[in-house]
Amino acid sequence: MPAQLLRALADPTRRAVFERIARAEMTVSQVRKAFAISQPAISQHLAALKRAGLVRQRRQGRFTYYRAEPGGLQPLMAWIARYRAFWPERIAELQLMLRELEE
Amino acid sequence: MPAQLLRALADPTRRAVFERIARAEMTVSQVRKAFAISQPAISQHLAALKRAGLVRQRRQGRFTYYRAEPGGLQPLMAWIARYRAFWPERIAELQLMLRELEE
DNA sequence: ATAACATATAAGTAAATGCTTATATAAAGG
DNA sequence: CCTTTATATAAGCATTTACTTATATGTTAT
Repeated sequence: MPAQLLRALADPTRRAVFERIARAEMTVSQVRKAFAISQPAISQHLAALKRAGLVRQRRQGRFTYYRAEPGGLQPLMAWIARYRAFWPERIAELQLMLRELEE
Repeated sequence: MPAQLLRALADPTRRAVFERIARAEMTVSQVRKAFAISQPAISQHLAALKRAGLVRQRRQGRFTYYRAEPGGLQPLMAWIARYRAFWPERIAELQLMLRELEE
């Protein structure tokens, strides 16, 4: 039941914030530079992502470093997986992806 | 970029509607019985699911049968998969799930 | 034909949401 | 100290959203 998770990911800006800090740990100000919205807006998005378990935060002096916690996507992955039985033709594809990753 | 998809899934009621018709094809009225909301509300949820590619509809006389299209989840699956590189400890788990399915 | 039924669409509304500006909190530097 | 910098929180606002009731559309049955 990934309720809060899906709501967190539903907003495009918030999703973009997540994608950004997934590439590299960043401070709030650094995230802000990538977007055309105010610092509070960024902080609010980060708070929402944190509540959803998608983000971790680390305080260092007056800076707060945020990094993505992709493991927070796991409940969503599991939810989707419940439907994999209905689309067997996709499974080969998925397995292929996994195999590629292993190399 | 599963924008419409994630917005469609973000609402708990709509997600429950999807889950319901994933179990079996149903008419609008049959879906309605499972929820404490009006028929128009159900129709609106179904329309949203359809726009997201999560649902198919088949007209038969005055009935409209809806069934889930779990393949519509694929873009979301693919989006999540982009982050699998960051959580290698989950992969074994996922592979296990897939193997179980094969049996 | 007309009534009953199944669904969709329209219009209105209350609540949620994503932003803003203003302010609080806290750390660092002069 | 006092100012600057980094972030969070508060309050307000406009838009979106998930519902409602009312109505339109289309189909079956009498």
